[in-house]
Amino acid sequence: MTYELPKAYDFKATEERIYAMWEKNGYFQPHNDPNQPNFDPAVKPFAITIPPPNVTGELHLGHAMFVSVEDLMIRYHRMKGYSTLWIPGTDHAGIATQLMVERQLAKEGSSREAIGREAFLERTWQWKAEKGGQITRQIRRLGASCDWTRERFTLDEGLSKAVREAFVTLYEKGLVYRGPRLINWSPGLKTAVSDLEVEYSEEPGTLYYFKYMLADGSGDYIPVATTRPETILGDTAVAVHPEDERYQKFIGKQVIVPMLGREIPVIADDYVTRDFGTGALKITPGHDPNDYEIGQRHNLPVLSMLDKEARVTEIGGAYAGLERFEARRKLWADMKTAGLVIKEEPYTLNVPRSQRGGEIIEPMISEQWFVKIDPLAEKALAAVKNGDTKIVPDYFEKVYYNWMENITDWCISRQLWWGHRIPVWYCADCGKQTCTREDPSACAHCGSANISQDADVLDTWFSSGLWPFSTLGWPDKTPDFNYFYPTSYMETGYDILFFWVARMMMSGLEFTGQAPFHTIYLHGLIRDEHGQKMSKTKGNVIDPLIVMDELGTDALRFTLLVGSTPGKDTNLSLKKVEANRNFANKLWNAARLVITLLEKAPAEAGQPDEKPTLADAFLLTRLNSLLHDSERLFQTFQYGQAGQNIYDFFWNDFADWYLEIAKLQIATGGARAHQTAALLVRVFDSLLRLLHPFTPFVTEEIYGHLKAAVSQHPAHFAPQDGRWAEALIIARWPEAADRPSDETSLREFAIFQEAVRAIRNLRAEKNVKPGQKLAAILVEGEERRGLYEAEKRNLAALAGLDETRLRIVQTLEEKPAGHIALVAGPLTIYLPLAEMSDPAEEHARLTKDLAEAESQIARLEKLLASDFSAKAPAALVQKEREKLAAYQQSAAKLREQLT
RNA sequence: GGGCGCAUAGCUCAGUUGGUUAGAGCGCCUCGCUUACACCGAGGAGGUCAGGGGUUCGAGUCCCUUUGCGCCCA
Repeated sequence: MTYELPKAYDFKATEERIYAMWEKNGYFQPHNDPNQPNFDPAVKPFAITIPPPNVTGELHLGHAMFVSVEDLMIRYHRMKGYSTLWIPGTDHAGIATQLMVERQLAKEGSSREAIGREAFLERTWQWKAEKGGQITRQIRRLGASCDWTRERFTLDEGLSKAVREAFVTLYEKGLVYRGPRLINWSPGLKTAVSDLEVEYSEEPGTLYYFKYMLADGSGDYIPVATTRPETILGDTAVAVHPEDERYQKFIGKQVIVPMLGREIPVIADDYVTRDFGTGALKITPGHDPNDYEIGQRHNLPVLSMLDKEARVTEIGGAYAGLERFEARRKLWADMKTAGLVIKEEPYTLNVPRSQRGGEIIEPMISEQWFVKIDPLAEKALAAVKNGDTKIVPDYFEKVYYNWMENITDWCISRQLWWGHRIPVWYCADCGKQTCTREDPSACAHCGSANISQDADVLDTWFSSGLWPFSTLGWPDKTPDFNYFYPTSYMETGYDILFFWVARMMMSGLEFTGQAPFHTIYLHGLIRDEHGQKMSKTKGNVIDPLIVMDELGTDALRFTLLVGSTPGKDTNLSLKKVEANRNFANKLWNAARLVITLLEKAPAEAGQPDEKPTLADAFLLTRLNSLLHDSERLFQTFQYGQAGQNIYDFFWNDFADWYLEIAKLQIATGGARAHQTAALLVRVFDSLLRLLHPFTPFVTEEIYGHLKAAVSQHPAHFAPQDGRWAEALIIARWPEAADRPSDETSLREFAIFQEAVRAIRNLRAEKNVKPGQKLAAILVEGEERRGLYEAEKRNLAALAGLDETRLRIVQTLEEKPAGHIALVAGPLTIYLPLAEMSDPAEEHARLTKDLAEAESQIARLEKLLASDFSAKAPAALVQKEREKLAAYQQSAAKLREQLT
């Protein structure tokens, strides 16, 4: 029975079916499960918790990237025999999710305020139930082999318990506090956001120069420049540099706030840059972080001139109620009329914008909860410094240090409804706070039942910071937690090193006493093919779902994995994905050929055993060094290089060279054919295993076919480790044999390849018709007596020679008439092409080759005469000597031809 | 202002204990539908590895410096 496969790999008919098969058979779950009775604690675990995407999310290339990398890590370790766990899940994305539901309500003419907190939350859960599964379905499409039976959500019961435990613990240790501080306020969302959620963008703006009139009625004034004139309304001082001669006389005097008439002092502070603007700085502690600090130093009052909707408060007198930019226009116009304006000039502003939505963030005084970060950061810093956790690539360790060393307290409260509500109750009677693990019914201090819970919720990142252990059951000491924690790797984009990774480090160390993972692997961001950031406005967004539809998941994965280096951005182009779609197809077709050849070969070994051919030895040697290199590269996180090596081995050594020769060896029949088929199966099987973490679908599909094809024969063809696995996903990772590299085979095969190439080259140059078989005489030289007789057939087939008219001799008395000569390393090849050639041209060609050989000889002689021979490793020197000898041999042969 | 990184073929990029003749994909030129694959095969052109200096027998790789670019933090 012959085994027929379609001519091209059909990923559309494959991917979904394979994924379902994997999942159904439980391959995504750890094979050694601490919750099962047969659990063996001695088996090494390998665990990754997914960087949870927003539950509102839609798949983008960032997701495709992390899924590809993590799935590769997981599949590799699974094949290595680790009990492997990859926990998937999503976070509740406080702001984003709430906005979605609010938008829905708005369409219905309602609002969250109208329906109330309880109904709103119900509504949001309903939304989550309906739409929340989209992102995880899309992640499945990428082939993610995560354990869906352990999927988690930051707002589910267990994780909420973890959040509660974490907050109460911090509260009890005095590491969270509540108080009025200058925070970043989002007027549109009406909530505080953390420093990290604010992005600064350079935008054209104006620098406004105006007069701060002295209160003494002298008519004197201090010129001041500002980018935000409306905040004049909240000024509580004007600062000058203490050594600035221009303004020294004003220090300690009072000046008048324009249009308001309020008197404020002139203070001296060396924060002021003398040559910026006018050298005098207005101080608005209520609306600028730097001014806030100066205000603290000088005990200045802090005025809030904007309210939560960014409208001017009663502080602004006549301007009260105006929106911030309207207030700016009006105030400036009035100041102009009052003669207080000096000038305006264009200036590039650094505008703080919300990471979400892009509205301008307002620094504002507000009562919020904060985490006292220094004690946490100290431990997190130490864990990386002492090597408990290492970061790949390592230069990000410096970035991490720099951030941890300059960290400020973390504002964790959000004025939202969707999230973990802050577990603090305020007593209306005694005014004290109660913070407990169980919801209290009375004040812990006075016993009053007149208590109410804080209205705010916690920052989403507070809960995702607990993710590596909350997903494993913490605070309970579950079997999963005991076995899999600390986890192995944390893999994510470097853009959330601070947002997330740093916070996991701090939380993990604080709450579990251990760093939550021993390795942090950071991938880069994906840009378009010219390095531009992808954005909807630029229209250069590549949708991974469409790419997978058109070119297949494996092609996308391979492109992302092989085209990237840890920590560096990757430019993605569809051309590259297309090339890798071709790669998958090539692999498929190689499989078809292997299976066809297999069926042509006898299933029985037969007697006597044939010695491996040169090509066999070459292939095995190359495979073994590939296995060696792959292992080293996987261990050092150089997945891209590993993939490239495997790709090259497959396309060049295996497909271009070995398969062509294998066809001939199979045609020989008998034991030779059987052994060749056995070798093909063995090598191709190893290749599929190596490739599986990169391109799981096509390799699994081929593995199934290969196994089936082999089973039609009485199991005489086996993989390297002797047994066929139930599925490739759980097959063992191929190990390199512990034997020295067979350098002789490599060298001899290289000479063979050189001969083939030289003949093909000459054929092309002389326009010999592709189908025309040429006669040839190959002179192999005394020292290779008979070596190429065995390669006669291969040489003829690959170089387009007529085997029956191919003579291989050790020496030749004289040059054969009517032939032109080719020198390929130690070989001289004569082809009967003299009539197609111009003798002068031939002479020129040989002369050029000779010149090349001679320049190499000169280079090598010089090298070997230098200190190199004495100081370089002996093996290297030997190698160079051999090269020199080879060139000398070629040169001698060329000279022979030229006489 | 502080910190981190990048500069290699026309384009996009690999190149990790420094090893001497720098690779790939795409694009380009010439041939070819040879029974795995035209999502292919064969052959070819194309690089002073940003400039300068240093260490070394040996530098794309390590050090210093100049220029240009990018990112993060303030």
